[in-house]
Amino acid sequence: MGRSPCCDKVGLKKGPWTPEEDQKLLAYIEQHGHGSWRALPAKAGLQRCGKSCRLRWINYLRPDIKRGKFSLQEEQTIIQLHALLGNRWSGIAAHLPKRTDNEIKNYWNTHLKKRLNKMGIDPVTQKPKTNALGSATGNPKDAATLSHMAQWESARLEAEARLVRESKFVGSSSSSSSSSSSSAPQHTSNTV
DNA sequence: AAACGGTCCAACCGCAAACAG
DNA sequence: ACTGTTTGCGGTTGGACCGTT
Repeated sequence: MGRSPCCDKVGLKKGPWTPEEDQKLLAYIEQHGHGSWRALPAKAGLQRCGKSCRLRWINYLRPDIKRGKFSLQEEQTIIQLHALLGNRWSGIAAHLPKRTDNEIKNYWNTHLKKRLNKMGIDPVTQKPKTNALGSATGNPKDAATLSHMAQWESARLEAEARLVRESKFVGSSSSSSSSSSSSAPQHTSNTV
């Protein structure tokens, strides 16, 4: 199998992109589309590997990207979908069309994970950590946590139902194989 | 004003799935 | 059916920036 040489090739640039490089990449894609990412750098006159170009385009240059702070709505969506999909960032990003998976991943790791931790919720399972459940402490914070949990749980179920509906739709429109129709095209099954 | 520590984000790395011959 | 190549994804890291001491 061998991995593609990609960035191992000598002479290829790494690190932050310059405005000139951005310009070249943008201009090329606007004119020709990205086509084969592997062939793109040479055609566009860039000393980068295709992988790097693809990443730069997807995460930064694409015109339909919304940058800046996440809204409350977006935040909630991410939390709900993360409960459903786990670390399937691309899947989550598919429900936030103007956000990239990288951005969502960063936001989760830097903001949401910590926040859930603070609230006594395990960010991985999104279930209350043991001592949060055993709120024998009588701490009002725990009550708040539980109430949040209830909210999330219902939101989670709702999102799950929606996903199932959507994937059925996708499955039926793209044909036959009913066994696989309940899963997303690339990421199989909702492993929760 | 400088040093230090923490936070955030862009970009890289390596793996696995998908695709093509 | 098999093998090699390309693409896409998730995890991780480096460094710039910002707040605190």
